[in-house]
Amino acid sequence: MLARNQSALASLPPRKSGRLRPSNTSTPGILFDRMSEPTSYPANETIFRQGEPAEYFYAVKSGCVRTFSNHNGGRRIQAFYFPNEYFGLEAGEDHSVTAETVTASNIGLVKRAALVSRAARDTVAANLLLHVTTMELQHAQNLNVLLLKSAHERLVDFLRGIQRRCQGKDEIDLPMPRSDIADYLGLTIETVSRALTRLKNTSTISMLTSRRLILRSPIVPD
Amino acid sequence: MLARNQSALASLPPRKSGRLRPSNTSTPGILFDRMSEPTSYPANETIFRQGEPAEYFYAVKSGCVRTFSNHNGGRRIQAFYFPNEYFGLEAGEDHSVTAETVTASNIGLVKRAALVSRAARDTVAANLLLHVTTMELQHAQNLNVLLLKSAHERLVDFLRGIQRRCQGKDEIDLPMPRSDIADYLGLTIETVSRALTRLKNTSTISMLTSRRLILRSPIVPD
DNA sequence: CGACCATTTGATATGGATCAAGCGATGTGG
DNA sequence: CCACATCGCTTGATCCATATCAAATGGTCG
Repeated sequence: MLARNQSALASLPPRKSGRLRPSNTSTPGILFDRMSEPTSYPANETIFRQGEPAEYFYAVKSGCVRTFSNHNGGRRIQAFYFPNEYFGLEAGEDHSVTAETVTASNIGLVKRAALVSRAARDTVAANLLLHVTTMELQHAQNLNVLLLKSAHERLVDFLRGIQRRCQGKDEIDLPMPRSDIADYLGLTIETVSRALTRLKNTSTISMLTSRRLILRSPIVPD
Repeated sequence: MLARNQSALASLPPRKSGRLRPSNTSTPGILFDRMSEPTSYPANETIFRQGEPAEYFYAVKSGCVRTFSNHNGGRRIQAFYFPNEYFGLEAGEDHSVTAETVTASNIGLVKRAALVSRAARDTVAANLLLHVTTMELQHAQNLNVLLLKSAHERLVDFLRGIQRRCQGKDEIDLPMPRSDIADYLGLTIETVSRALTRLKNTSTISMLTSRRLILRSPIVPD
């Protein structure tokens, strides 16, 4: 790990250097909309670490974030977060995962304590908490389903998910390296690579570069 | 499936025939405590079906319940529920899984609509919703971790989980058949059986019967 | 240009699935 | 009460998808 000044940057409160983006709100944007401008992070920067107190709750404004935990000799990527998605909310006091940017990103923050105390009185804030937790639950359940499938199916599901959550266009951009995809799907980078070349050979996808793909819709299962 | 009168029984509202149990409450028992007496179900009885409107929210008072969805030619068991655990809460309007008793069970119910409408005003009810959703999230995340492990490790984790959630004693009772364990752990019954005999051969467990085990603590990983 | 990193490709090993059969317990009908 | 079917579980033999080990290729940056 090429730690620059990550630990300093991960400490709170983070520096403000981002440009204000006119946040195209999805459901519970309320709290973030009236927030201060988002913070900008370079690629591969630690946002918070597993075990640190969860003082903030985060919204991706641009870029891509991964959360992961270090297993026993292996990294398990729990989720990727794209613009208009939320992360860093914990049931307990501390972060159960580490969060890093994948690419350079703008990240909005709210103080967790403010949100939690508001939720004790305010049903709007309470609903936001419930909504975000429900989204996390659905994601975890989808991942459970995915992990029971073959490598080929996992890849297809993964690419479909990226496509849906990003532009929705046929041409997609994978912001993360193969190793991230492998750690997320519970595979090795070799298997990910082979599954991709197989999709390429069957004309299911085209590869402009290793990170830019065109999905020939509909992706044929197996 | 030896359907007796399951569809009739699954329809709402369910018959009352249980005895009142003095519910030894865990955290959010409030709503269930002031409820009517629990309903008793025989073993392998459908409580609700995937796709049905989610009119009730349930608490296991005694026995054991499984929830599952029918995949593509395979059944995926999402969770087992033991006494003092809650199930049947859905983010949407309909049940996303089917729930069945594993053994004869007593089940408490509350009307979902009452709970949800109360949550809109009442932060106590809102917190119950959040708490239960958070428990479900943690369960789903634990399952994600589990599914990345070897068959042997999955079995060990599973047995430990049963032990922790039931009596906490060394001798445990598996209420479910091997096929349920296999469907939950993403394995085949043969692999489950082999993993168990291996644990037996290494004296990690003793088998009184195929359903009653003694865990020699601590269970040695691999 | 050369070092480094990400990706691909090839050869082999292996854990778990699949196919098949046997075994013990439980229940049912003759 | 016994013969037999059924069901849940175990055990064995073989196959296959994916991991592992190894090496080549390509891209980026100093």
